[in-house]
Amino acid sequence: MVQKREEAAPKRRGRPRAYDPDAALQSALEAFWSAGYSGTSLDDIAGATGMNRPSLYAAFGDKHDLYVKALNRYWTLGFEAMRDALANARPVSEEIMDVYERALSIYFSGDGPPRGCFAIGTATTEAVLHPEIRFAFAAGLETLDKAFEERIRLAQEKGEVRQDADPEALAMLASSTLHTIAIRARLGTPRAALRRLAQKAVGIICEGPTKGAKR
Amino acid sequence: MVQKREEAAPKRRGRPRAYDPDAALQSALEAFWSAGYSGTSLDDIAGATGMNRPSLYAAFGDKHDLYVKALNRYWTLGFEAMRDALANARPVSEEIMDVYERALSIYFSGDGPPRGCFAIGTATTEAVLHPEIRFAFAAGLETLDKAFEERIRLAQEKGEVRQDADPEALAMLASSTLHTIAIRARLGTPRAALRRLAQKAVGIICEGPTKGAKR
DNA sequence: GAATTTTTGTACCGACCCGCATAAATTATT
DNA sequence: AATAATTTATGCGGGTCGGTACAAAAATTC
Repeated sequence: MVQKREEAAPKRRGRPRAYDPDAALQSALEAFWSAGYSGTSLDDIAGATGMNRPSLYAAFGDKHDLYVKALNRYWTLGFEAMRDALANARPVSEEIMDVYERALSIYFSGDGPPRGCFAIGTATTEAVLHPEIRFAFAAGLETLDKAFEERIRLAQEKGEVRQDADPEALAMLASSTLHTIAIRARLGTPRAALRRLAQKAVGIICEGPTKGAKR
Repeated sequence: MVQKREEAAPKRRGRPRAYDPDAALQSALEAFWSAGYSGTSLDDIAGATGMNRPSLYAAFGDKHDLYVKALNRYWTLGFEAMRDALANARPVSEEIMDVYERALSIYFSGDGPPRGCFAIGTATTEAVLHPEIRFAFAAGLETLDKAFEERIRLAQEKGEVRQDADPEALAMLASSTLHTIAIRARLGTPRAALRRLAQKAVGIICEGPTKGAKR
């Protein structure tokens, strides 16, 4: 563990805060996840976090700031999951499938109905009118694209993927599969069906459409 | 032309309406397209259509009804474009690419910044809390899936697609490509880049990843 | 213990929201 | 011309929204 620079005894001066900022941000994220940015009121978030509006404002800024922070948190967690799955320690097909399995765990998390991907499910709508959200979203997508592409390139060097295939094209295929799963999960498609969809995509990426038919 | 059963002289009784219902619904759709369902007020829609709120209510019902009608209109227009593109009169690769070109024309329509797909860009958010929107959305996606699959099956019979390929898997690939384009268009990815992405996907669908690399 | 600092909780503000009640306007029918 | 039918237009009313002012609470420092 890195030296925890301050936490042991910072001796903050005033009244201690009654919430954990990290847990509160996660709760806010969960609130936005179901109803989206415009559909979630600050009262909803106050209820979800247990904080009141002035504390929310002091901790995270206004509603827009809070949403952007939640979005960045979501991406960060997603990047970590992606990095862990694509560690280049197992066969590509297995690792890419692991990405989809982890994604499904996220998309089907929570108590209520499946909410799919937080970014695709809520940030897509806001992207047109809010440049900050648009840029954060686009940057996140590109990071995932690059991660897929890099991993596929390594696999190609090891002979797991055909030499004459285009890694960028296969990476786009991998990303688009993730996107369609993200959307369909929010529309109620059963998890098992999405898993089969992912398996077929992995088959095409790693073997070409020929072998994909054996199902 | 079919006999216009009533339009010539229906002789409606009261004050004639000052708007064209079809054009008004399209204007409402455009208004929702940028800001989403929750982010668009009825005043915004009144401004876009030139109608006032009571007239809107009389014509389309409440806000939720209006949005669902706009969504159904969008899907209907999309189905027609899909049907025209996949007429089974040209090579598959050409027809599928035509689907993407038509989609891009829709995603980049309007005066302001690109808005991507109306359904994916706005209905995805509402799908969790509004079952009616969720069902309409899911039904639309499935219709597109089936259209792709049927066309690919025909191509396979003609020998344009490998006999051992899985049409359902290739259709999913075609749909997921459409979805990723829909998302990326709303995030600001240039139209030319999305066209290249589509071409690569078509290459994989119709030839396998091998030939896709010639780029 | 008094002063200082920080957070909490209540409550308020103006703005906006959606739906509708009601009256004016415009047409066909009698 | 009078009546009926339908749409338009104004505006109200209850509710919610996001942001903040202000005082009470809870900790440290002097």
